[in-house]
Amino acid sequence: MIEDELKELLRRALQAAAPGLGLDGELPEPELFTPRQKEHGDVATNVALALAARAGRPPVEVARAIVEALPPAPFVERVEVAGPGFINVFLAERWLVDVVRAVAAAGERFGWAPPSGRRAQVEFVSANPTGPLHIGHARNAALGDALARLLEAAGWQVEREYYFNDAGGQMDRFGRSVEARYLELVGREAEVPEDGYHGEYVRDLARDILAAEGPGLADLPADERLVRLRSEGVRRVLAQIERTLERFGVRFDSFVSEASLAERGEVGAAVDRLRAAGYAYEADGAVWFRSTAFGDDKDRVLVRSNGVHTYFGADCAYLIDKFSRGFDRLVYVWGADHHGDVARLRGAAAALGYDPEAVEIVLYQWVTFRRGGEPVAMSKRAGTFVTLDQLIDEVGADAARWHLLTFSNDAAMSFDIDEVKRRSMDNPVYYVQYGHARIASILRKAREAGVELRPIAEVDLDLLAHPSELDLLRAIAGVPGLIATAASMRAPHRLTHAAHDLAGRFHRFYTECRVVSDDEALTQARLWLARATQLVLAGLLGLLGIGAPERMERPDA
RNA sequence: GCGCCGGUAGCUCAGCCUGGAAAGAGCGACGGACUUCUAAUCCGUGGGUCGGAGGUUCGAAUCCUCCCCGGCGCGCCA
Repeated sequence: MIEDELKELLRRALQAAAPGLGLDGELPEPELFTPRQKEHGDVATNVALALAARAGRPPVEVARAIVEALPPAPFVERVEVAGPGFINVFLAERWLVDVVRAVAAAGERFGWAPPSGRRAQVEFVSANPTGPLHIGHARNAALGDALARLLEAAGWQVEREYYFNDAGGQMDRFGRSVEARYLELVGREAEVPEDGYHGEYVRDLARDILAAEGPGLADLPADERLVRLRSEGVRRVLAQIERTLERFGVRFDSFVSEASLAERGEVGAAVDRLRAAGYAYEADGAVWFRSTAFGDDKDRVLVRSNGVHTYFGADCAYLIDKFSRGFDRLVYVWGADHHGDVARLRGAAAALGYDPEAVEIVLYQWVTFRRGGEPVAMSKRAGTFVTLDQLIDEVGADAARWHLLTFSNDAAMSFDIDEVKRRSMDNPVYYVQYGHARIASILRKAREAGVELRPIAEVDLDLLAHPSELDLLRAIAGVPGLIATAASMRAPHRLTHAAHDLAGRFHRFYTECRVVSDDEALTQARLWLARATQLVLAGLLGLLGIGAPERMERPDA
């Protein structure tokens, strides 16, 4: 809001200075930015540089003229013309200090935008329920969840959804695998199909089903038996997935089954609707979607020549289902290997009469998991894979999420399990969590010493003037902008970096400034600064789905 | 061949959307700081043709074009 006022002042100064500079016509909107170096002020503008050519004067002269015309304001300490013609504004420290009050009022939600009333759905993970989640799902889970949290902070009302395919060839193989293990357990001859699921977990599922349902399922007619065992298996796998996600800090609002869409006839309805819109046609016995009309490189099959719809066909029905629930924005979180499907999905939205802009696909590049530098080989069907549960057991949910949320979605990344675990001492996540715990400890110690945090209205925050204090304040003041930017860019990793930076500034402040001292007034101001930092750190970690501990034990080694 | 993503310090990566002042962080290396609120900390030093070449611009890691290298995708698979 200070920025808006400053912009208005600059606008007025520009207008006042324009005649003297020989400028007529439309004046540009002054763009503000935060200089990299704090010697360059708190806010700067390059408007003089942009106008120099038009004015036919050196940029520095233009800048001086604008500065001279700038009306005074209480929050402006001083204004400088610097470098090639930048106008650097130094804000009064009193203003900077106000952020402590703002944080005190907002708590961990400092920097959040007010509710916009707009609804977004984030659909993520959506792994087929043929087995436990494994490390291949980790980035999707971490990213989707952080994105959902971030959108909430940006004012969206968010629903998290998990879509699962419980029909199709893959599921048949899964069903037959469960069936085979079940039959084995009741003493019948059976074998897991070669292309089925051979992992030990399938045997566990069968054992569980046997314990709950008894041996009677073996005597059902073959078709019925398969369907029954498959659905019993799916139910258990999904429950297990939900438990794993819970441990990972992820909670879904809804689970949607592909089969249920088909059973309600929604897939057929979607195809009919596309046909009516003129975007579906028959060829070679199949029904095709004219995705080439929407930038795809070839048309796509909706219904195969054997009469069975494709996944894409179901996706169209699902799209209608999603839109019919009134979401303003549909966010899909996909691995980059699906980038080729983006055009057809958004095309389908357009063909169905929806705004394709409302369909947003967030892609992330692949993760190579390693142990001691060597890639971890995985095969789900052979049952050789590292589960997400194992990953959480080994490195912890916080460290795993932090690592997964450190990199830009667009960057392929490596996750060395041994390294993230072994290096836990200097893992950045602990650096940040320690910052939070350290503050908690200070507040605890202060209380033990009889120093209570006084109401902020009674505290003289203007006493905060040490460079490391101001650095901390500046970082806190940037958080609302950070959250807005990270959300609009769908880039949670910006929060990770900012949290690390903030923790660093706190550690520096801690080293240079004694919080609890004989100076009561200063102690109160610093306690509040520490408290505000703690709240903001907890808020940022919260958006990343990472815990903010009150205490951390010093490691021995 | 076409498409998407990457290429920035020894290593791992931010910064690029919306161009701006000496290009940042962590790790690693080297040298310092604990009688004081947790040293899981802090300070300092060294380290970069921002893949290459053109272009736009007063100004390019950032925008445009081409090229090189790497990853991924291009089924009536899931």
